[in-house]
Amino acid sequence: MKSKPESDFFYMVYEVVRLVPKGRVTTYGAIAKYLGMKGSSRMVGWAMNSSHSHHSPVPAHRVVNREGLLTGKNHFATPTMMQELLEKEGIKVSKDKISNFKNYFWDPSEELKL
DNA sequence: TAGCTGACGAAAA
DNA sequence: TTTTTCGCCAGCT
Repeated sequence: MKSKPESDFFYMVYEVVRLVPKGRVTTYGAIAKYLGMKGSSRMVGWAMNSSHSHHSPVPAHRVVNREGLLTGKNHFATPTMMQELLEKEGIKVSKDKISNFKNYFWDPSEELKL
């Protein structure tokens, strides 16, 4: 297996993010871990940054860091859009941080578990 | 071409 | 316990 379409690390990240159910959030580390590169949590965030290079919309607002902080909000159309989107899904966000983050946390390795 | 940055995370001190 | 440093890999200048 080499150079498979699914091999696209970024593409895989987008797929997982899209699989995140509405009203739930995941973390970069969880996605990285699910992809088998827990140590490369940074690449997951990079994938989001490069999401603009792809034609598929990626709900990056459902992806937050390990603390539940909307670290990537700054990369959205507006720094407040991310929080608005999360609140719209029923997630309480306070000071750019998700309340009861653990309650909303959605781990692909646990839910999608192959 | 080579080097730096970058939406994080975990381990070590 | 908290703070600091290193590691990850790919994209961009």
